[in-house]
Amino acid sequence: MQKYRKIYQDIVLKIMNRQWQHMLPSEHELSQMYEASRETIRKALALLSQEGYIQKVHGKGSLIIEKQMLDFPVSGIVSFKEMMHKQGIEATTSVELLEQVQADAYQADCLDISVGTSMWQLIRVREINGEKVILDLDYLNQEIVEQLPMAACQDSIYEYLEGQLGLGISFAQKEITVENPTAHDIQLLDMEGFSNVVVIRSKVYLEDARLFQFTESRHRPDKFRFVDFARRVHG
Amino acid sequence: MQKYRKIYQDIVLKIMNRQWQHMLPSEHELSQMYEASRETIRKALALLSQEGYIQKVHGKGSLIIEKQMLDFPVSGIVSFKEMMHKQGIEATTSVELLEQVQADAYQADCLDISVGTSMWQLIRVREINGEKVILDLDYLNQEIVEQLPMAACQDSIYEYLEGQLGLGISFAQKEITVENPTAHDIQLLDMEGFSNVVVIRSKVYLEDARLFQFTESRHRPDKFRFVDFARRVHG
DNA sequence: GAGTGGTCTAGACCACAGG
DNA sequence: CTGTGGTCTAGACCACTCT
Repeated sequence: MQKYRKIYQDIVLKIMNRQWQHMLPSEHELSQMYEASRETIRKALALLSQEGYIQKVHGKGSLIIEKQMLDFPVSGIVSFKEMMHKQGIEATTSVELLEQVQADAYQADCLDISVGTSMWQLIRVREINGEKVILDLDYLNQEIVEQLPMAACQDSIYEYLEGQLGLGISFAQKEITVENPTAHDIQLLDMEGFSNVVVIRSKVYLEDARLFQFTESRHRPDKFRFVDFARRVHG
Repeated sequence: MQKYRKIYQDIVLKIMNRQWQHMLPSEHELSQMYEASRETIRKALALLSQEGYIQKVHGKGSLIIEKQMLDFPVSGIVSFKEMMHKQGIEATTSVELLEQVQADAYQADCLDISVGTSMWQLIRVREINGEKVILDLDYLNQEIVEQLPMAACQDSIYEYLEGQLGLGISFAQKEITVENPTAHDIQLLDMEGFSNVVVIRSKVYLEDARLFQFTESRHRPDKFRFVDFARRVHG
């Protein structure tokens, strides 16, 4: 682990534990505390700022931002299992379909591959508190993910990809819209008369910038909440 | 303007103009081209990576990411006027209400102020292609924003705050949910039989970390689309 | 003026990719 | 092996805040 990451994690802990209440020590003090150069401290602080832990003020110091507790963050790239675990929510996943198919025109477009290329198609239903509220449709490039065991789909695909296959998941482009439910949604989800679904479509990339997954996640609207932290870009 | 920001902007231009197609020159070459140290180049590249323009690959170089065109990005902190201008969309804003009130319990909670403190209350309707599709409810802390002219509300509040008052807008915490329309929504928007609204609630902060604005932006679902770029956080 | 963060530099060493 | 990015350093100068 790099030095500035260790420092970052240690500072996060100290903020969480309220060891520092309103403000961090100065960069000069931190660089002495952690026996690191000021630039290294500043790398750690840049991370903290990016993640919304602190706000730096020129001439004053680094103010600690009170983070609101997050109920259902879709921000960032987090697997369903990781999210449920963080929130301490009881949830189960049932795999409706797992098969190897040749990409049709739409699927090929989603994964940036040629029509007819082999890919995995996966359909899963997420159940929270006994209600089926999320439908996940996944396509995975089989040139990158050769094997996809049923066990990984029921547990956590990302854990399998990162842990077993050693793939590094890096970034995603995602889009959120509100749409009418399809017959598929009505068949597989407990719609309870709701007349819309929230659809999150994501393209997920590896560290070498290869696109390996396309996901369409369809949520019953009452069970959807997205929380974000954003910084203003000037100029 | 700082050196690394100039370099960042110049590289963005070169990517947009397709002067560099798949990969950036190496950091060493860039540092010679721009007559800057490697660390300064790396600051510019860090910005590019953060904004989703490039993906750095150890030992190889910086790959250019094809950015999908954005239809309606709510990501980041962008004023309605800025967003419409970027997309080249015809839109008008009508101010339904602009008044100075004492905060009630709910409003005080939204703005982290005491009940009874003076604040601005603002209601605006956004019309796109002749349809009223967005309802914006704003509360602004009057201790920070003393005057709020009608002209600024019809044009762009952020332009007024940053340009006229010299306030620096820095970051926001936002939340997106899907809810049932209120009587207010039905009265002021062209709901066309849609049975849900998308609600974006934001707390917006200044560079000194003071909360100055709470916004509730209510969208007709067919006119809503959120596009995001996210990086995976490991550990 | 003293203390703070913001920027920039030149150089060093390491880890990874590819021929 | 060479070239690439990733990390870390020590020092310099500037701009801002507060007293």
